[in-house]
Amino acid sequence: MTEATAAPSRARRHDPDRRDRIIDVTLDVVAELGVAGTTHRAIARAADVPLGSMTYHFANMDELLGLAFTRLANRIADRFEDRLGQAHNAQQVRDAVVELIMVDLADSPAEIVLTYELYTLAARRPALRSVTQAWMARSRTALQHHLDPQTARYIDALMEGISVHRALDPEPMGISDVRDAVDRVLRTPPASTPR
Amino acid sequence: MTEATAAPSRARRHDPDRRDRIIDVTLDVVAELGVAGTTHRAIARAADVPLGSMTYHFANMDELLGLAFTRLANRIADRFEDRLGQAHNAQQVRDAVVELIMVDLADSPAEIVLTYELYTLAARRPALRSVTQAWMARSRTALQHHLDPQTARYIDALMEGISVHRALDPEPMGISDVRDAVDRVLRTPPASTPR
Amino acid sequence: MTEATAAPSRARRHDPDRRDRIIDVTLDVVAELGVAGTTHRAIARAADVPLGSMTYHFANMDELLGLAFTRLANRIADRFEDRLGQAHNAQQVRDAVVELIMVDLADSPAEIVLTYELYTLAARRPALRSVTQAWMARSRTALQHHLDPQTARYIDALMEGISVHRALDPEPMGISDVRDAVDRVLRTPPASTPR
Amino acid sequence: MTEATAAPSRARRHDPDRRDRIIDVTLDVVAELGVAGTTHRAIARAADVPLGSMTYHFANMDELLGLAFTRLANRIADRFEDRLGQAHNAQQVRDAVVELIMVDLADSPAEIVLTYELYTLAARRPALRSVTQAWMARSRTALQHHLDPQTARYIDALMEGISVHRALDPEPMGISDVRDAVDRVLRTPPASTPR
DNA sequence: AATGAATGAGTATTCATTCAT
DNA sequence: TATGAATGAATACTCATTCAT
Repeated sequence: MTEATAAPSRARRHDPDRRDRIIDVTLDVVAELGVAGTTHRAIARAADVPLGSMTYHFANMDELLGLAFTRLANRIADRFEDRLGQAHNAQQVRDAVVELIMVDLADSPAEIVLTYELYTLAARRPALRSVTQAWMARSRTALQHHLDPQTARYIDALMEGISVHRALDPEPMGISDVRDAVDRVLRTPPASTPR
Repeated sequence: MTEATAAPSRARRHDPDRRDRIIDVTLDVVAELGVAGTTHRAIARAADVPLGSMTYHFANMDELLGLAFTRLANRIADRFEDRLGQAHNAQQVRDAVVELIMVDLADSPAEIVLTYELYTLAARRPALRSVTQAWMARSRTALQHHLDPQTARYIDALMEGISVHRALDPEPMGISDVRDAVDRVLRTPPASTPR
Repeated sequence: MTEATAAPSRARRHDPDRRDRIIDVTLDVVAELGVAGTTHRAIARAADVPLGSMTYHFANMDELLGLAFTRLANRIADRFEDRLGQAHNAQQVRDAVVELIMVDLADSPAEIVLTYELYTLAARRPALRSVTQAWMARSRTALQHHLDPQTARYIDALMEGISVHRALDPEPMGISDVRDAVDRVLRTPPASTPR
Repeated sequence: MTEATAAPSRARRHDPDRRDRIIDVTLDVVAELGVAGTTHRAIARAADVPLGSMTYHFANMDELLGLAFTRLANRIADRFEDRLGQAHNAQQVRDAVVELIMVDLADSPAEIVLTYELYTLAARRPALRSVTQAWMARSRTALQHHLDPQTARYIDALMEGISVHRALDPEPMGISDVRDAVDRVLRTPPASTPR
């Protein structure tokens, strides 16, 4: 009876972590409809909360988008650090970079799109620019644990470029090409018996 | 006498390249306000044409954005081909690539932003995806006149990534770093007297 | 057929002086509901125009209220000047003042209320303060055609005060009292056989 | 020890005159934002009480406004009676009236504005009309301790009118003019050496 | 007794698009 | 052919009030 039988949308007075849930759902909605199509209504529907709840918890749309994108950036940066933190030699670093491109980003094309939504938005909202910059700083720091600063930057840029093109390209680059490109930037000599 | 010596804003009868002008102005407006902030009204005001003129010349906003972004992509691709077409040896190709990153894109940050806007929009409008793909194809073909297909792809991706990061980074990569990164992807051996 | 049989609210595409009508109706609505209760919706309903028409013609509520109150002030000032313009001796001036208090203002208690709505609003909207000041200037000028500046001011203030109290008072001042009060400010000696 | 030495804003258990304080603060808020801009939230913030406290202590906004305006009216009427109660001859009555106009009202322009707000509101809320009427009755009674009923009324109206115009006028009436106007209504003969 | 989260009805405003002129 | 007025659907946001805790 007190077992809280998952109330069905109506009458949801007590709902802690609602605020939290809304932030998560916001990312889903942005991924699906784009920032342009993201409205309080759409988010409220997706989060199953009344419309008034939106502006009760968040002063305005910008604040909510800022929180959501911060969460996105942190989530990606976390994975980035995880993956790189497990590498202990040059070979493993190379593989970690390749996997980050091929798996983590590519697997959820939604995330690449979200990334571009963020860049686009940040171009016009100074508040979001700190999000992109903090993110970039984290990525670069993680790379610098294994690479000299220059190389870290180049790899970072290459990852960005490959990811984007993989998303736009009808015939995206395969893993061996990615590995090859990364090796070049790392100045790893080409394998003696290539292919 | 009544021949109207360049009427000032009011009564602009006979305005043959109005349609054309609107398309150009659309890009300016998008650069300034983003796709999200771009409205018929804003464009009409910027182009100094009556509001009714907008839907008279273009069925709807999507068509207009499609035309505008096509023009943007072609403009950038033209410059890309120009610059690369003037290169006649490996050294010049390398320099052309570096200049494209440092000058052509970097000089008009508006264009970088427009590029984001295009990618973001294309993610959701299939009609625009052909624009990005045609553009990518042109770039890659231009590079393949000088480089093998793989290298062409890698360079293309690297250019993309560096450009984006240059736009986001408060301390953007300098020209020597860009040159170094490009050299690595081209497998050009490092200069004997480094730095 | 072309006789334009007074369309019944629906389909009213051609409607010149709609803008004008809305301004008039706004005063009616403010009189009925107060500025606080005046909404775009209420005005649109009263003027029989679609909601979108409101902000098409007026940038925002403030602009509309400003136009409406300007019209109110001018309307009252016109009557004021009219009435005083027809007076040609001291006696007639006295009577004109009394009539202005008793008839013009008192007859439409709505107007007194509107006046207070205006004062209240002007206290917080600098734009409206010029309306009240222009109005006051017109009234005073009209009085100065017959009276010295001091007396004009006193009469103006007395009219204001009596009007307000007449509106608030459950047993408002009668005409002979008003006449008496006006006479005192004009320093007209009391009639030898009073009452 | 846990006895909480004057907790700062948070956790304000035992706050006996909270209700009273809210009423006072309400007047401040109305003076600053107008009745239109006065919300439970704004008052709660200004009074440093939780939002829920508002409707806990007052059934609704109307009740609160009624209490606040009653307090305002009483405060002003108290001063009115005080000042007049100290007058013991015609000269002192005249001076008291002038001072009431020049000092008591003029010194706190907030109060004049609040007065407008009250009149405006009372025009539509019968409940408040008793407030204005009780106030008017007190003023008039105070004046009648010194003046005949008619004169009392005239003076009351004149005070009202001068006060309002002083608030609206960019070049408000000076004290000698006010004295002159009051003298006329009192039928005090002009001083033999005028000005 | 007191509170802060919750809610739904309401507000101004924006805008693509339609259409009579 | 070209336009500006017109419109209605949609948006962000506000807020008095309710209510579980």
